[in-house]
This record gives sequence, C-alpha cells and structure tokens, in this order.
Amino acid sequence: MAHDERRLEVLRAIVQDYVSTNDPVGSKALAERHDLGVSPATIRNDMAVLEEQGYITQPHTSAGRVPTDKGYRLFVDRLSAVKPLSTAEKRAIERFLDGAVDLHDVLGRTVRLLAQLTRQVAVVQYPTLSRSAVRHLEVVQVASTRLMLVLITDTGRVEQRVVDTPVDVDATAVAELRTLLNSAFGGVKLAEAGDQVPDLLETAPAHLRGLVATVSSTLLEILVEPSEDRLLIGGTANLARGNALDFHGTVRPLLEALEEQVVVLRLMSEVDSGTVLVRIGEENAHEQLTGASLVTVGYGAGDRALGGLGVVGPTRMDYPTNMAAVRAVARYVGHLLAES
Amino acid sequence: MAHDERRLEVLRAIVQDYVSTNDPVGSKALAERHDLGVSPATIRNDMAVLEEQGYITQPHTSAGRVPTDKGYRLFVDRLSAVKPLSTAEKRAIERFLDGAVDLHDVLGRTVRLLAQLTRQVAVVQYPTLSRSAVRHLEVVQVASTRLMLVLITDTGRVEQRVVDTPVDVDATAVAELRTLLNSAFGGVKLAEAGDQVPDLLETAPAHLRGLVATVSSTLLEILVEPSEDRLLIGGTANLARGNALDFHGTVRPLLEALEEQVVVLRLMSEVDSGTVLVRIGEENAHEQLTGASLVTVGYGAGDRALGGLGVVGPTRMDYPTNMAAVRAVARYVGHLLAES
DNA sequence: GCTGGCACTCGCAACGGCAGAGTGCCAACC
DNA sequence: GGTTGGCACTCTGCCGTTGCGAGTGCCAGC
Repeated sequence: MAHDERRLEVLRAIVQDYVSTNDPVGSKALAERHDLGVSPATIRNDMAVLEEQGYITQPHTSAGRVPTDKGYRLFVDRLSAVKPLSTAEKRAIERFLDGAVDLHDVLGRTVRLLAQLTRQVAVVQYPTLSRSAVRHLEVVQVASTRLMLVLITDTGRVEQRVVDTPVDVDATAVAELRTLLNSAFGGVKLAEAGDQVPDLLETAPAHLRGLVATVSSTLLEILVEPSEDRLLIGGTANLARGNALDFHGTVRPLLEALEEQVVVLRLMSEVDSGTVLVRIGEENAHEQLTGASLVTVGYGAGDRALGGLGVVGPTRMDYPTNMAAVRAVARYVGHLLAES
Repeated sequence: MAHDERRLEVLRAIVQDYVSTNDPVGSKALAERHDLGVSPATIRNDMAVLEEQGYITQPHTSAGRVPTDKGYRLFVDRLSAVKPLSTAEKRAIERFLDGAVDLHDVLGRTVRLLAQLTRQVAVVQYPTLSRSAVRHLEVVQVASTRLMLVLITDTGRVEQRVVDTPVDVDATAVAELRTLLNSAFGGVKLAEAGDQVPDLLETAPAHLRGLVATVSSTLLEILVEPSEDRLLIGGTANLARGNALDFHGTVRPLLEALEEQVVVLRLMSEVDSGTVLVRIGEENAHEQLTGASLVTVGYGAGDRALGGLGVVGPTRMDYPTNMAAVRAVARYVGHLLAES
C-alpha cells in the first residue's frame, strides 16, 4: 500500500534529520526539507501512527518527534543503504594502516583510524587466542632454574610466562624441549592444543619427562586459558563532544563499561566476519550501555573471525556511514594480518 | 614573624577547604572550620595580602577565594605533609598486584589500582626500552625467506619484527644466527646495543655475513628506535565525575592529549625514581593540559627509573593523598619487576 | 484521503526582584 | 600596631512571571 510506503519514508526522513540536527523534528520542517509530496498536516497524521506503533516519540507535548530504539532498528534493517566510502576515505585507510611494523602497531593505528573516521569511540579486539594457531613456542633460559615460555601465534600475538624449575636445567635440555614443543604444537589451533598436553607427557623421551611435567601446567595456562582477551579503545574524546544528553546526561557509566572491557568483550565475541552487527540502545542488555549503540564486525581472512572491531556511540548516530567505515576497516585489517 | 606564619596557615586552610568542598572559601567559614585564633576580619586582611602576592584569587567580586597555581605550588612545597597510606590501602596494593602473570598484567593492574586509589586518571608508562637490557634475542623462521626477530628485555617487555631475506635460509643458519646474536647482545643495555651492530657485521663468520647484513637494519630498528614508548591509561571515567568546570568547562582537550600519548610521554621522561614530581596547571606548558595537574614518579629497582607512572587530575586535587598513593604504588611495582 | 485553519499546550529565554554570602573599609579597642 | 566589630556595598544564584514560538491534535471542507 502506498500509505505504508510513505509512512516509512517519513520515518527515514525523521531519522536522517534528527541525526544531523540533534533537534526533535516537526512536521513542518520535515515537509520543507524533504519533498514527500504531501502537506505538513498529512505528515502529522503519519507521525501519529508511527508514534502509536512505537517507532517515534516526543520528548514532551508540543515538541517534535524523536526516533525510538525500535525506530532506529527499522531504519537500519530496511530503510538505509550502506553508504559507500569516498575514495579519499579509502585512500586514508590504506595510508594510515600501511607501514605498521607489528601487531600492536596495526591495531593501534586501526583504533585511531576508526575513531577519526566515525568521530565515535572506537574499539578493537586483539585476535582471540583460541582461534589462532601456534606459530612458534620459544623456550628461553633466564636463570639456571628459571625458564621463560614465549608463545607466538600466526596472527602475530605474543604471550609469555615464567616457569621455575626444581632443578638446574642445562642448555641442551632447553634446546631439546624447544624442538619437542614445536613439533608437537606447531601449526596447531590453540583451541585444540590443550588436549594434546597429556599426550606429550607420555610420548616425551624419558630424560625430558620431568622437565615437560614441570612446564606442562604453565603450558596449559598459556594455551587454553589465554589471558583474557585484550581490547584497544580510542576516541573517547569524542564523547566529550556532542551534548552529553545523548547518554542520560552523563558519559560516566559508558566510560566505566569501556574500561572494564569485559562487557564489551562479551559483545565482541558474537561478531561474525563479514556481516556488520548493530546493537541499538536497550538491545544490549547491559544497563551501562543503555543509550548507546554499537556497530561491530569481525575481522580476519576467510570465514573465521580473528577478533572484532567497531564503534560505540549514541543511538543518535549516523548508522549508514559508521557501518560502512567499520566494514571497510575490518576488511583491510583482515588482509593486512593475513599477509604478515 | 608570627604574621607570615599565620598567613601561610590561612593559605593551607584555604587549599584544604577548597579541595574538599569545591566552593570558593570565605573568611567566615574559614574562621569556623579551623581554629586560627583570630576573627574573620583579621583573616580578611591576610587574604587581601595573599591575593596581592598572587597565591589566591577571587572568581568575582564578593565571592570567596580560590587558590591559584602559585598557591597550590606553595602548598605542595611547604605546607603539606605527605599523608601516609592506611594499612588497608597498603594491603589493597599488595592484594591487587600480586598474582599478575606477566608484564602487561602487572601494568594493567597498576593503572586500575592507581585510578581507584586516587579517583583520578591514572597513567603508567611501559618500561622504557632504552633503559632496559637484552635478556634474549630469538630468531624464528616463519617461512623459507622470512624470519621473525623477537626481543625480550630484562623487564619482561617483548618486541618483534618480521624480516624478509633475499634467499632461502636453512635451519642451522637460523640457529647459528641466534647464538651469535645472543652472545653479542645478551645483557647489553639497549642504549648501547646500537653501537655494537657494526662490530657484529665485521666479526661475524663469513658464511653468516650476508644474513647478518640483511637482519642488521631491522635489528637496529628494534634496538635503538624502540617503537615509541607505550602508555596505559585508566580511570578516564573519573573525569566525568566532578564538575567539568575544573577544566575550563570541557575535558575534551585533556582526553585528546591523553590519547595522543606523546605529550604525556614527554613529561614522563623527566621522572626520577623515588622523588615525586608535581606539575601544576600552567606549569606544564602544553595548553591541552592547562587546568590539569600531574603527579608523577619513576618506578624501577635501584636508582635508574624504568618508566614513569602517575595521575592526572584537576589542579584542585588532594595533593598529599595522591602523592602518597603514587609513591607507594611505584615502589611496589618496582619491587615486583625486579623479582621477575 | 488530503489539506488548511485554528485553538491549545508546553518548553524556553528574558526579566526583575530578592536573599545570601562575602568583601573592603573604618573607627574603636587592647 | 595589630586585631576586632560594624557597616555599606557588590555580586551571584534563585525564583516567579511573562511572552514567544514551535508544534500538535482536531475539524470541516475539498
């Protein structure tokens, strides 16, 4: 029906205007700025219906309308086309990320880039260890009874732990242990590596067995209980920009949630590589994030996502642009990491 | 002279009251809350003198007085005793930091601890590479023409770089290279290691010379051009707490300065191990930090500082408490890192 | 089903008056 | 001479009033 068509068109116009002006939008202004082909009075009728259906609301009687979470949801799902990035922006991404020297550098640049591109708070998760594979396990002797285990993953991430041994260890034993560990775990996914530790204990040559036993618990720790995944955050200054009213008057709970990381990490764990996931306001159950929206996507070559990245901002954000930026950046980061 | 004595006492009282109430403090309230033994009228006279000397100022006629940067400086230098921490706080420090598994974990806990203890923004610098020594240099072959150099410092920090070689490298050459590098650089301070690279090129056995030449530029990079020192930041939510008026109405420039890191890193580079350094308002020339004070100290066993840590907050902060907390935390972190 | 008109409702900014806090100055006191 | 109480003055913050403008809902007419 033509009616519903137009009503959705009105909703889209409301979202667009509200996002760009930050003022509740009224029927008259709407008729002026968009040619919907009908008069303000008609728009008022449509708005009354949209309000009844829960897509928009008015802050107080006789103010304009503002989209609700449900309204944004409909907008994101059906009314918006992902806005392609300008070539200038694409080039900015490449220029910004090329020349990074290691993993930390890549991700650090990524978070700054995203924050700058979207003018929101940017969040980048380190490649999840459990989805990575072992590239190399290094054993370094730092004292006669102290070894350091260093895990290097195929995504370039490095984890380390110190182990104390009950007896002195000589250099050849260290070398043998290194060879043993690498032949056992080289190329193995971390998610599966844990199961192989017991096997290793049995198959190890007799003279190494004691050493392997000592090391194994730390080995398990480093392989299957990856230190909780890390998060890089940038662009928090963008929170101090817009009116704080976007977040119930204070950005504090949001900043706290970001610093605790755990909440955001949980949300990140659900990302899929390729499809951009949008969570709007109340949709993310954590009350600290109420009033905020997340736009996230997984990055990583192929189908498996190595980790997630995205932006956090007010529900009143420019979804099409942010979705495009997040997707483009994730794609480029994925390529970068696949190469190294 | 008894006069000057009392005048300083008045200044101290003003600072204390203003810090705790955040209201400009008047002569009457001052006479009530502190027993200075004189009447408000006398205090008014003293305040007039203090104002003329530039230690306090009034936001507008007929408001109370507020300390100036110069007033805080005098307070910090001569009027305050560093407040010892409660045993509960000391225990909190230990409980919080013990059980950290690696360097990143130690510093992450430190920054959270400091933020919680002081209710300010906390800043922790990674151990400066140039002041660390090489514990181990690892060479890992990740492809036939691609090596990864991993530097492990005596402070537990890990840096890595990938090097492409023009020709295939076999495993024995890798092992020889590893031995060569470690005997050349093991235990050497990074600040001095750079100078030894040319020597290495000459003394290397002939069949390794090509490989060493290939690796040497990356080696130089990793040793003497340490990826800019890193900074951990926590407790930014504390900025959203107090009235933003403490920072000219907006915390944005401060957040930006913190994210850029470079400004803060420069200030950090001046820290000394042991003595707490306080920079008040205009004293730190960067305009982004105007209105903010920094309390910093170096950490690290012995006299050489491995890095700096501290807090950033409004000039109107509780200096004695923050100085005590920063010093205590730095001391404990120093011990922790010396052990591992 | 759309449109123009109209009465109505609110929020908001501007204004003026008022109370309170704090000051500077002065004359008196010890 | 330093200290004190008194006093007139100044300025801010708060409150109630008022007027305006934006926006709405409803209704009658096309």
